[in-house]
Amino acid sequence: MDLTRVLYALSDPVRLDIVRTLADCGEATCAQLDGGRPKSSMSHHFRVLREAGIVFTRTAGTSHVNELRAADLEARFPGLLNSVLNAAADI
Amino acid sequence: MDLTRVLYALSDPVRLDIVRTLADCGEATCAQLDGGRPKSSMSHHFRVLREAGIVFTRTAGTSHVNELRAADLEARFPGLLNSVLNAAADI
DNA sequence: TCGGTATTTCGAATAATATCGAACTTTCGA
DNA sequence: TCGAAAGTTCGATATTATTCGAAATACCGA
Repeated sequence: MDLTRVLYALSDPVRLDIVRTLADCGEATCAQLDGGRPKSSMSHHFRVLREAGIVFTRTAGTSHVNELRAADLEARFPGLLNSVLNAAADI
Repeated sequence: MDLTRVLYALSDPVRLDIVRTLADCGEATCAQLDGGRPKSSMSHHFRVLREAGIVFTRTAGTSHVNELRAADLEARFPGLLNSVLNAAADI
């Protein structure tokens, strides 16, 4: 996990929204998280989040269920995710 | 101050290094912060940091002295800067 | 006021990113 | 086994960033 990569992944409104929703819901499929956006666009954003180590995706049938790697993030970058989530709540 | 903009500004290694150095030094001129990089490149990075609201630049003679807007950041995004600085220290 | 120092702005080349349609893969139900 | 559903990958395009040299600006000291 690289800090600049994590920060970059979080610096996009679509991805930040995904992260915020996951923090609320616990987990969600890709389809539940697209805001009407094309699947290929969402797939790109999920990949960026996965490669940054921010989300974990597990396959469940034909769906892919995403969850936030909150504990891993907290261990690696203490306080970072929470400060981003709290900040995001204001906006 | 916009969260995605702040995160984006911090997601670059050169800029993160500037921020970390400023957090240590308190303040520094542009020349003190270039790591041998061209001035025009540094000027670009300072502008990104300024426009994100992360640093404040004041003119002192021919030098421009930069300081971290730590208090403003803390007020707007509590905990964010510290978590980034602590994380950066590990890397 | 002339020259030097510090930094910004401009311009152009290169590289990354975002976006989205179309085609592909996998999985499951009928 | 056929087809629909859910995502991914591919490919193209458009936008945006990074980089850096060169020229411009601002300030001060001699």
